[in-house]
Amino acid sequence: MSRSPSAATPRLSLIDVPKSCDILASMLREQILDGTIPDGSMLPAERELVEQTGLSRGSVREGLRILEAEGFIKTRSGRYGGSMATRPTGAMVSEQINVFARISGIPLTSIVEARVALEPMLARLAAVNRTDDDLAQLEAISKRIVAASNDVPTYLQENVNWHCALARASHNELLHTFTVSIAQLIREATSIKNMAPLEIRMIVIQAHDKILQAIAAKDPDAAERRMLRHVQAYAEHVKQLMKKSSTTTGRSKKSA
Amino acid sequence: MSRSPSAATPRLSLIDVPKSCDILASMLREQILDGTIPDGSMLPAERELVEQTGLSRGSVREGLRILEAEGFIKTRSGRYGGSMATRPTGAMVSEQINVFARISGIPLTSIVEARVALEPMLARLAAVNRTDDDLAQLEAISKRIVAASNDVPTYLQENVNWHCALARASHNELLHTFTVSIAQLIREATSIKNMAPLEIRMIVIQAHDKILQAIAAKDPDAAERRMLRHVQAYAEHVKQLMKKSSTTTGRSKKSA
DNA sequence: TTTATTTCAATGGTCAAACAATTAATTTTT
DNA sequence: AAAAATTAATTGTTTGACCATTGAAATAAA
Repeated sequence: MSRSPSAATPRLSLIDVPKSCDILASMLREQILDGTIPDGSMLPAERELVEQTGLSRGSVREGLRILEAEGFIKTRSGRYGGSMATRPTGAMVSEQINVFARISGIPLTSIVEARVALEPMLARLAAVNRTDDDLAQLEAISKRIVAASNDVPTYLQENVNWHCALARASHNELLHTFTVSIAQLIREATSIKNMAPLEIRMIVIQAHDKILQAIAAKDPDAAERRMLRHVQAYAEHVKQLMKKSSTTTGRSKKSA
Repeated sequence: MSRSPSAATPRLSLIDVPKSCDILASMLREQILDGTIPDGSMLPAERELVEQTGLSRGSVREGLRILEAEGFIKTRSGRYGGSMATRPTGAMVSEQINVFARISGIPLTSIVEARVALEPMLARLAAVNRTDDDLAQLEAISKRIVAASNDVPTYLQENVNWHCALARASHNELLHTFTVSIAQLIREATSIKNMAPLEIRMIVIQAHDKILQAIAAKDPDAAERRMLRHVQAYAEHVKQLMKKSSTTTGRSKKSA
């Protein structure tokens, strides 16, 4: 075949040829997103999708596995089973952020920077939006943190729980999702080394207490200010530790 | 069968029976995450996985589709094709955050709150970490925003680009990922209504200019302060507009 | 030698048909 | 009334075959 020599350079982007299962997944995803298939409703049975689409059952099932991995459906066996439309959950998003951060080797300093940015706003919002139940939960966790102040793993986990509960109290689901992943990432990164000596743990407990008082009093300015001090102090602490041994959250290289 | 009546309540969590493809996906995912299968390397061929696992090819393929949807592999046809281990990208995470926010009906006010929390830190970090190239890109986008100040759709898109470029200049990949989704979400929510009248557009252009000056001068305090003012003013603007017609990013109900 | 063309083989993509496993409603038995 | 067996619809899984894609290698042409 001969190309016409006078033709201008044909500016085309790369074409990603979709598989049949990709197309099916896209079509169903769209219908779930735009509400044609409402949340909680059942999709057609596999064999019905085979009929409707003209694809083989194998291709249909591959498409369903894609949607399931994306959190758009949940499939169950048995009579009256099938694929139900679901919404991707915040927990899924948090988990994916978490995996992304670990696999990309995002340094701990960057994660701490994100915390410094987010948590003061969280404290402010919690002071405004908290319910009595939110407050009660935060106080319960605070008590558990005190009780576990000599059991580092439990202390760290309850610390994560505290920050997540605070995020819940902010009643901002987006910030909550971010915070869940950040709190977990920081715990994972800090539980490797001994980054939480008793002295620090005591300071943290005091800071939490002050912040909680402001939230209880529904004083957003004080809550934000105290949280900012708290997370900045923690960031400084981390920065000091990093100077001695530079490491990332990813593969620890030559940890002496 | 009879249960022993004296037995204590058998406290068990719900058991999610995994399919064979789920198990395969989990095993391969783990090997990719822990580096046994390095990024960029090829997985065994499908038929080889069939041999190794004893599963059918259909099940193996379903497992591979799960991993592909999660961003852990990329599969190509043809001889010397196969499944290559890849890393989930920040763009994928941003997209998932975006979908989650839209489908969960996160209100615009919450998204704006997240922006108010994140962007001042972004400006601060950019002032410290920016390269000359980062600055040049930001200035180029600023020029395009000015040029498009009467073309609202282009203006809004370039605005997204500006905030994303700023996030890139911060050299914090985690915050960048968050920001990409937030910038897109705000554009989607604001481009429906006419939320950016000429007056606002001009104020935004001026604010960007001031912020950029601080970043050019590597003055983190000024950059953070000016950005805070900018996003707070924007938040106030949005709040005013929401009072008149309360709407979420999700399904707009009875938009008059 | 250099360049175009053809061939080839490994790999994913798709299909078809069958049977197993699961599960909740229904029916039967106790 | 309660327990057990039956039933039918649905997903789970396997097998085997063939098609489509792709890039290296062999071949032919210049």
